[in-house]
Amino acid sequence: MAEISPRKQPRQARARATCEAVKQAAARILVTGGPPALNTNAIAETAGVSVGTLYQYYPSKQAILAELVRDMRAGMLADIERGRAQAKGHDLRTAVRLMVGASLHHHRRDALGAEAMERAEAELPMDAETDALKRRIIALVAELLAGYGIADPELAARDLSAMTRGMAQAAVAAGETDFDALTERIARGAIGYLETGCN
Amino acid sequence: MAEISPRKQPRQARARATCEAVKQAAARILVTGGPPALNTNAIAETAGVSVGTLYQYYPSKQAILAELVRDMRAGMLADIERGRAQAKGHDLRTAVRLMVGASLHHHRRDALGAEAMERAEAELPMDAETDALKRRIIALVAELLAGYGIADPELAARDLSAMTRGMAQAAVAAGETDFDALTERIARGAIGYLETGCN
Amino acid sequence: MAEISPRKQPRQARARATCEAVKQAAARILVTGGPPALNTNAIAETAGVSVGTLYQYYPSKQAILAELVRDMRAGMLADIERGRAQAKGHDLRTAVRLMVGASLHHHRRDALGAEAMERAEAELPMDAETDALKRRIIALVAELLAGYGIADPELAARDLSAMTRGMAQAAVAAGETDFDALTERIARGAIGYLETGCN
Amino acid sequence: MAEISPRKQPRQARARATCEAVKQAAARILVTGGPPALNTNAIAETAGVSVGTLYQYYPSKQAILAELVRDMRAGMLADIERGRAQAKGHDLRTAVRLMVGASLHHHRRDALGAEAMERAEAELPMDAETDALKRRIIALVAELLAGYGIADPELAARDLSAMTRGMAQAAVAAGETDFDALTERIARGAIGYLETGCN
DNA sequence: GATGAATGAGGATTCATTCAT
DNA sequence: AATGAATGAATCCTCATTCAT
Repeated sequence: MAEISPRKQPRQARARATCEAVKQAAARILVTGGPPALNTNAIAETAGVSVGTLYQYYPSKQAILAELVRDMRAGMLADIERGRAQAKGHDLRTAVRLMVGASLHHHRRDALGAEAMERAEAELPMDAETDALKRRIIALVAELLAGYGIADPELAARDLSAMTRGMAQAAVAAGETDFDALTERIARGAIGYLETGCN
Repeated sequence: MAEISPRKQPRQARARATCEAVKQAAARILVTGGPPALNTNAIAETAGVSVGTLYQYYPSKQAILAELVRDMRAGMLADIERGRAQAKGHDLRTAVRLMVGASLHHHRRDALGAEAMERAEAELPMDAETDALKRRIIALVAELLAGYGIADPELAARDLSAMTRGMAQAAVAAGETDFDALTERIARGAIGYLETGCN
Repeated sequence: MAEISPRKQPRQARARATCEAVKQAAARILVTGGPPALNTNAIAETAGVSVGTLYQYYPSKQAILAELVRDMRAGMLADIERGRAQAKGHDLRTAVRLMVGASLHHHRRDALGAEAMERAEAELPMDAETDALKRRIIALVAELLAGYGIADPELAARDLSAMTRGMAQAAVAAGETDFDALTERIARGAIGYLETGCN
Repeated sequence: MAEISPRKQPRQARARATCEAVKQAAARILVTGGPPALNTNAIAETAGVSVGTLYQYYPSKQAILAELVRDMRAGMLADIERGRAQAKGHDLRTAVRLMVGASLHHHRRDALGAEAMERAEAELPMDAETDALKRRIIALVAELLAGYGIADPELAARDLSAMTRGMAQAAVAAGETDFDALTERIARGAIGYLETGCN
């Protein structure tokens, strides 16, 4: 069983920089070469440090990946929270559009990175903290939906998240870059899902 | 560069049986242990043949996986074709329901296997034949949608496929087994996507 | 936790030869370079095989060492059994001399190897089978001693074994090669231990 | 070739304390985890200093171990010297008992530590000073034996030391804690060895 | 003097693939 | 055709040691 939590907290500034460099390097490799290209030597070299240094901060290769994914989920939670704050007071359709837009926030910054990360997540053994983040994200969406009288808001939140993820993934794979258009299409599906449900 | 097409066509019955056993074995390992557990020794052992024999029929590990994915896509194409035949003459909403149901046909048979396969596909280098199958599937759906006057039917077909895949994946991961209910929810999203688009 | 039991049984003659070569190589390295020199690459090279081959038969480095030690203990048990058969019917002093001689049998064949092996044993996690062999050896000696009316024969057997081992080790370390003389000296200690105990 | 003698003489009290802490830490790790657990990071951490500091006082890991062993041998020499002073004037049997008791003095303080140390010694390259201590110990015993007219007192001294060490080791391994009883048993063997030798 | 970040050679192990039988 | 023994490059990870701060 590979240890997954970080090994030691970087105390000095140099150490923190190293940590960051390692994560950046891993992320870059993941995007360019996919999971099979992600090996510790490559990470270390890309990060400009030695393997030994890498292992000072992460107890295993998986731990690096786990932290990367955790960061991604934490960012996503923040995006979703901002989205919900914006959505407050608007009608359902607008709220949905804003939430979908928020969900794609990290795609706007780095579409390939976002996709690589989400795919990597599937290969990882469950990490408690990441799992909590994911549940919190779904819960936030569910709360919002409940406020509009949606039935079974938990299930709806999961379905809409999955819908968003699936469509975003395909769009990125197809090379789309117009995220406003994509947001609009996803929102149509989402709204249809929610309103047809009320009939 | 690993060779990906099968090494030789099995002519005799025994050979065909071996081929099948190898694929079945690979599929089973993929489901139970995920990609990291899929190695040639394990496949050979599970299939009840020797590694040498395995390499008589497949030039590389990737070739086995590639054929597995090709089979899955071919099956899906057949499902979609049947779905379209059924859908002929029905209104859009019914047609969509039937097509979504058809898309989930392989999930009904073996949900975990279907998911494992789709995930494995992402890790594989593009295979021309598989790619053609995927395009054919999208084209079939697009044709159907065009018949209902949907704008940009290609894009819509891709979006709906992605939506279906995303929601199915999440549902399977969550342990859902009621595929009728799932079909209904996906169809709601799909119909919303298509009809809202007409406004 | 490293697996310690051998991985697979060699079926073909070639395989058995490989197995043997690996053990021989490990033994030789242990004698010449001690535990720190014993690494899998060195073993494979010395054995004239590749590392991969080595791992076909032994699941870990420890497993090789464990089997080496097991072999040594099994040989020792055989020596002791032969010694006891010889000792039957003789008086205590003669019996002790014969048993000490039997205990040093493997030293006569390969003194350095015997010592290296015994030292290696201490670094190994307990192996059930080896442990059973050791217990059987002590039990045999205890039985013999019991036949001469020795009090607490179990404890005496352990003490005499330890005495023998200690003195043999020091003698080998000092470069002694006259095992008859050594046998005689150990026997004096052993007899003294046993007879003084009767006073 | 690793340097083995200490790097610099600690002049100040704090320095001496650090040195001591390092040695204590190494000893503790050796007892609890054995040689494989003994690494410089662990030593430093256990000692409550940084690796850098450790290397201020010892030029290598081996040097720490070497000093530990040297200390142990020096302590043993002192024990033996005290034993000989006590033994003066007594008859052989009593003298032997006293000497065996003296040899086990460090076992009484810390049986596991004593054993760990003696085992570690075997893995170390010869250290001149330690070797001199060992020779001095043997010489002291030999002198004593010579005073009782024992033939080849050097050899006898070595044999008795080895016998003592062997039996003590086995007893500690078996979990014995009654060192008076152990002393008595070893003395029986030793006396038997010496007196039978006179016949 | 002390710290702890960084180094990188070294070692255990895996696994896709080949080939003699 | 089938077998399974053999190969060795590739990979993860450790740890003694150095050195900038």
